[in-house]
Amino acid sequence: MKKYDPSSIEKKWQKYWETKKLFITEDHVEGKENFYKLVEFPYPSGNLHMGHWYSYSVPDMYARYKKMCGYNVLFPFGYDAFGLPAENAAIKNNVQPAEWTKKNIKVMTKQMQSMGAMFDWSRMVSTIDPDYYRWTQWIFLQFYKAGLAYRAKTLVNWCPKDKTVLANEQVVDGKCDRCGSIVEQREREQWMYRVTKYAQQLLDGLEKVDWPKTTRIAQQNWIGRSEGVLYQEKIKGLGIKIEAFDSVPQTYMAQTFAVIAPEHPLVEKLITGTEHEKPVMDFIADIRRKKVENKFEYRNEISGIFTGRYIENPFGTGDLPIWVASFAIMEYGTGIVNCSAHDERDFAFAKKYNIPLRPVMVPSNEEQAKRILNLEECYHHDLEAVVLEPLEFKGRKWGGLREEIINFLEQKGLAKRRIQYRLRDWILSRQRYWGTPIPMITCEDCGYVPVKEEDLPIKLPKLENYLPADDGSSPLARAEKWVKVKCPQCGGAAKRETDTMDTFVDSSWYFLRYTDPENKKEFASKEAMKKWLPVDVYTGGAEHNTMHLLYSRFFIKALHELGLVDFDEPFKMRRNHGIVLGPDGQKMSKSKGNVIDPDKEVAEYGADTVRMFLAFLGPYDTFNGPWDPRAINGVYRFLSRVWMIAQNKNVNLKDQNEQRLHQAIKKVGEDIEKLHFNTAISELMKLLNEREVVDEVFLKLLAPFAPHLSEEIWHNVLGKKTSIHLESWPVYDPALIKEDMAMIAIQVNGKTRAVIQLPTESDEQTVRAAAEADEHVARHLSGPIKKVIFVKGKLCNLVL
RNA sequence: GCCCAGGUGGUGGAAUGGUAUACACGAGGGACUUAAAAUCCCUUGCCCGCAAGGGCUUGUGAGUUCGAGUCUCACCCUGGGCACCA
Repeated sequence: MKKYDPSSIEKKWQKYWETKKLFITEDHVEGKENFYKLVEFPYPSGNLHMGHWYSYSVPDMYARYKKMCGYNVLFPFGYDAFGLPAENAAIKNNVQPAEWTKKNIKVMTKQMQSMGAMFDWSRMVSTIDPDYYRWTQWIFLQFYKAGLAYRAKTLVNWCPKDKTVLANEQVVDGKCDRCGSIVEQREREQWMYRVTKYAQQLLDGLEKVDWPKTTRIAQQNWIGRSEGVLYQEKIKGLGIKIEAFDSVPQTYMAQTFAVIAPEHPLVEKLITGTEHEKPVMDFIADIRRKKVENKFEYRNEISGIFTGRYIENPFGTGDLPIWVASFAIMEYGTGIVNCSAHDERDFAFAKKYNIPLRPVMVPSNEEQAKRILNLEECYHHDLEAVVLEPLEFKGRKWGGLREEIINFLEQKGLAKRRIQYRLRDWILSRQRYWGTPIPMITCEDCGYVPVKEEDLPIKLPKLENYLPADDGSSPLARAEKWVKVKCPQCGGAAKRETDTMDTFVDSSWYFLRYTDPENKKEFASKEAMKKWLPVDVYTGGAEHNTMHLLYSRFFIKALHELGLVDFDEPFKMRRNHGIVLGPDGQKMSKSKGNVIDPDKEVAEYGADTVRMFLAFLGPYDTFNGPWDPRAINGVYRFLSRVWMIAQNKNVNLKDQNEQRLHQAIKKVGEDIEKLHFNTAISELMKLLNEREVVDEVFLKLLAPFAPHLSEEIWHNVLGKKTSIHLESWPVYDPALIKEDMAMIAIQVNGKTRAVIQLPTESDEQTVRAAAEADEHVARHLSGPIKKVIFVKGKLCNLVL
């Protein structure tokens, strides 16, 4: 008898599926509902690692299952191919980034196809294809026209190694999330996307999607909604009106000073021509220097300097001196804050500089109240604390007062209600070569002018030297011919924008393109989008919680508002997958030498075993553990047994246990729906052990997991002429599943003392009688039975 | 500091409030073999016991319940997110 030899089987069927165009997806199939299963497209690094296998081969099981369930399934693949690594690798190997990337795409596509997933390769999308990035540019223009793309000068995160700007989301612990360099702050003019316009919608939308709680909460935190007030104030002697945000207005009467951010443009107006000018400017320069060098630590830095100016008596308790303070943040609220004795930072600051404080809230504990009134402690969080001022609220408890106080302040004209978000706009300019060119032109006379839509795509020019420039200018500035253009507006001399886009822009809409990848007139036709979108299930890594997933949602909100898509959330259901670590429990990396090469594993065990083993490791959405090189044998043994039993032609036997089979159909299907592939596979293992039968139904249940092996047996043992992957998922008979006999646990005082087999429908009397007759039970019945808990078909608990 | 998620055998893990440890790996023993691999069979949470049997066990401690891995509270630990955001 032939041994199970996946290498001879798998290639054959992959070819068969390809020639039969089995997985080419039509937009519409009569009588079938469409289903869009999306996986995150990879960066074409040139080599397929185990993470790719985990990301793609396991969701493939889900896609195949859905297809068998009668859906017309779209399961596309593509490449997120712009980005830094291509430049670095190209420099190293002395080739053009385009060449390097295209070669990688070829190699990786071959490797991907060896996986045997049901990707529709005819719909492949690549972000570096001018037919793709033409639409990335087109969308930019629409956003520009709608005021959603704008230019602004800000302090930006600057990576000194990659020599480019980073988005806030790309800075982790003050370091570049790609290369780990300490990020500096630089002032630059950049193109921005107005994400903040959708802050509330991005928050609201989270309520109606089926996403992991962790992701939803991460986004909520990132958006950071805060309710409060804006105080309406005046600067004494200058007549300048200002506003200050406060999310805890209940303690407004305690406010005795104000702080302003060092970067605030108003500072200059406050101090110019006064004795404070020099010391304040010195202070600000010092802070800035620390920030640029990234030596500024908010935690340890409590410093400030008086500006000599005051906010004019806002609450009838006197003027508030204005200090420039290290902890004041320019980017949040108005950059000016009223400070009080009931905030930890404010309190520490006032103590350091001997600024007077006036507590207006005390707890019921007298000792503590004393400490607060003596300014020995800052008191804040106890909802039971009692308010002393304003007098209208004297004696009231602090908790629950917020709304009343806000209304009170509004009536007095002191403040306006305000909702503040922490979310910042998205800086999309990058000073790098290998990215989508930003389709803008600068004209000396007209300023920034958008490229005409008919001139798209603005193709990335070939550059001999595409290295980043030391001065931070974009490499594209060197493409002089390319840069020089006529102004689309006045026809005068003008220059192209030489920055390229953050690659997250490319990946914010790729799932739209899959629905209509060849379209030359639109990024995707409305009809195609209507058929497929929004995405039904999206799986990917948790690292995208606040980046890719938020950016994509922003794109859809904006496109929706512009009437370009008719849905406002891109992904109905999202599941993050876990991580497969190296055998040593560490993240796989070449330097640690703990990398498991999937190609090697496939050569040894076959693709079916590798994908099934990955799925068997644990629940797909929570697994986070090591690859156990020994354990893969278990799955291989299982598939070998399937093969052996099939070869024995033990396939047409009348199955003596129809019931067991139907239970398995139910269990396997339900588990796949939950992405609990591990328990689905264990059910198949049990089923095989119990029945030792490989028949049609068993093969269909196995098909999503081991598509090659099941196809082989389907044809060459069962003699079928068409693919098993065109078959329908078996349907179980609910009536058949019910067990006639049940193992009933007999407990005495809640401890199981015996298990008795009885008809499932047995009533309490019957079970109790059987229980009391059992010697193991009787031994523990030392007294009269006071109470009996009876659960039909399950349990009988005798309570003494 | 705040907010999530999690903590079950030697390992990955399984359990609608109802027989904890399914399935798999590993380990031990046996069969086959000149031998090994492969395969097959048996054992395998811990403790006492020759056995029958009994006791203990889901991070720790309490609670609710006839009954808790599952619910509640407090604490410890691990992983993740946010963080002078006023």
